[in-house]
Amino acid sequence: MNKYSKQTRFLIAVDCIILGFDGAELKILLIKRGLEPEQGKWSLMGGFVQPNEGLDEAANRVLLQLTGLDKVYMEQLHSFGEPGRDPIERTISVAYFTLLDLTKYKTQLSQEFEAEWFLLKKHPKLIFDHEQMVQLAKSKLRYKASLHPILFELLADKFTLPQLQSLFEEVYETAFDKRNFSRKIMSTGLLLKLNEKEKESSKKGAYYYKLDKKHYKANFHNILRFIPNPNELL
Amino acid sequence: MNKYSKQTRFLIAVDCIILGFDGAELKILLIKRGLEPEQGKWSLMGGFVQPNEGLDEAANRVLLQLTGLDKVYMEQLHSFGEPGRDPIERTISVAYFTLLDLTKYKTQLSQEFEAEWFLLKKHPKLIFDHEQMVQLAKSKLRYKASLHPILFELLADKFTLPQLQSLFEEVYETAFDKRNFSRKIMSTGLLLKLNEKEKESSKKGAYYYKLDKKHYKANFHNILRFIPNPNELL
DNA sequence: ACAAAAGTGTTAAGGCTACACCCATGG
DNA sequence: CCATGGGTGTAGCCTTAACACTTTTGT
Repeated sequence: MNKYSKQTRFLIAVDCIILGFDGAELKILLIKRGLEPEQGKWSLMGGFVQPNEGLDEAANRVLLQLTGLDKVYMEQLHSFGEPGRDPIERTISVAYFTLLDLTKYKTQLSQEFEAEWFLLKKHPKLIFDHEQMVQLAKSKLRYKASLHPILFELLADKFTLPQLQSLFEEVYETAFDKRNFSRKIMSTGLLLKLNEKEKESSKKGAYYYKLDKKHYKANFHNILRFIPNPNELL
Repeated sequence: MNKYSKQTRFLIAVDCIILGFDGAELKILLIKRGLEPEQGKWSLMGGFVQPNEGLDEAANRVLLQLTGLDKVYMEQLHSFGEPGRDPIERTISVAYFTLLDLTKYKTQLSQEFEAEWFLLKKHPKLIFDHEQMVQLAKSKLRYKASLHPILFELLADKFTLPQLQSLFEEVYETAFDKRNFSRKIMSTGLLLKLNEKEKESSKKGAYYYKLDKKHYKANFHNILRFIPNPNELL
């Protein structure tokens, strides 16, 4: 059969907003762009979609190239297609966002791309419309984290309640009451208490917890209320 | 400057999931596909993105062509790019979904496309991955409507509480208690009571309400709780 | 023994659900 | 006058937010 012959074809890229938590701060992974235009400027990691790969597949490939990581949390965010967004040639970009535990993977970064982790709150200017993508990812993260247990994707397999709370506080740039916080978290039934304490950051030590994976997967899409007054914080 | 010369270009389409409410039932607008492959089969309305238009723009153009309507509620849903999704040539499709008041626009449909409104619950088989798009739109609609006043986009400027409740019941395929429903709706402060009754569907007549537009726009993104037990219904 | 962080309980207020009766009107 | 759908109130329960003291242990 014929192709749709009269139509114009476009480049399709995927761009990844890669966020990581190191136990204290939320960070974003950026690369120094290797091609013109804007060579040497900071940019999201991205790449062109290849003839035989799907969009999710392309995003996973790009992530793997950069971080050596596979099977981390990733979801499609939004597609950007303003005609002028890439000045060289019109490119439609499908943005993905990725959450990972930064403590584990810090050192595995590919040298090839001159990648660097920046504080999400204070990162360099980005090329094209990447800043808009990052803003959208931030607001989506806050929105989703207020309703679903998505932030666990940023933590190690075992973690303490204080660590979890710091993460929430970092994401929402605010402080929560630890009594209410722990009650709310525990009431979800998502956490299993381990018989082991983290003793680095305090004398008393804080119990480790891990996710109840089955419960987590089964209830991930349920609407919970992790955040006291979400509308003030989103 | 040079183009990104070694990369493959692809067709980009937009496909619109157009939902309407006629006061009683939720419907979806489908067209008989005009081109091969699958000519004559039912399909979402779509079209190829043109060289100088953005994605949103393309979606609006497609919607305008089909319905004569402009400025109705529309948002980007998701992009679909599996290599085999269109058997003729690889096409990435950006799906949009649209909500409109069906009572107003029923008759303005373009003849050119042989469009028809179907019950959302019971529509014909669709080509390609359009069924998947419709399913995603349905679940997104339920999700979003449980948290945001999005369903008002499906109603006329003035409407009665019973009409609004029917709409919610249609969307969630369940029944709600009218006392709790009206209390919840009214407590949002989104509605203004008019001094006028709808007398078609009852002897007593039901008061018309309209949206408080300012309040609506300002609070649209706030998280509300329209639905009693959303997790059972999503 | 003290400093530093972890862990835990209570109360009061507001929100939620379940539930049943009266109202207005057209026929 | 009665059938039909519209409109409203309350009581009990649960959830939430606000709030402060005790525990552990390394130094």
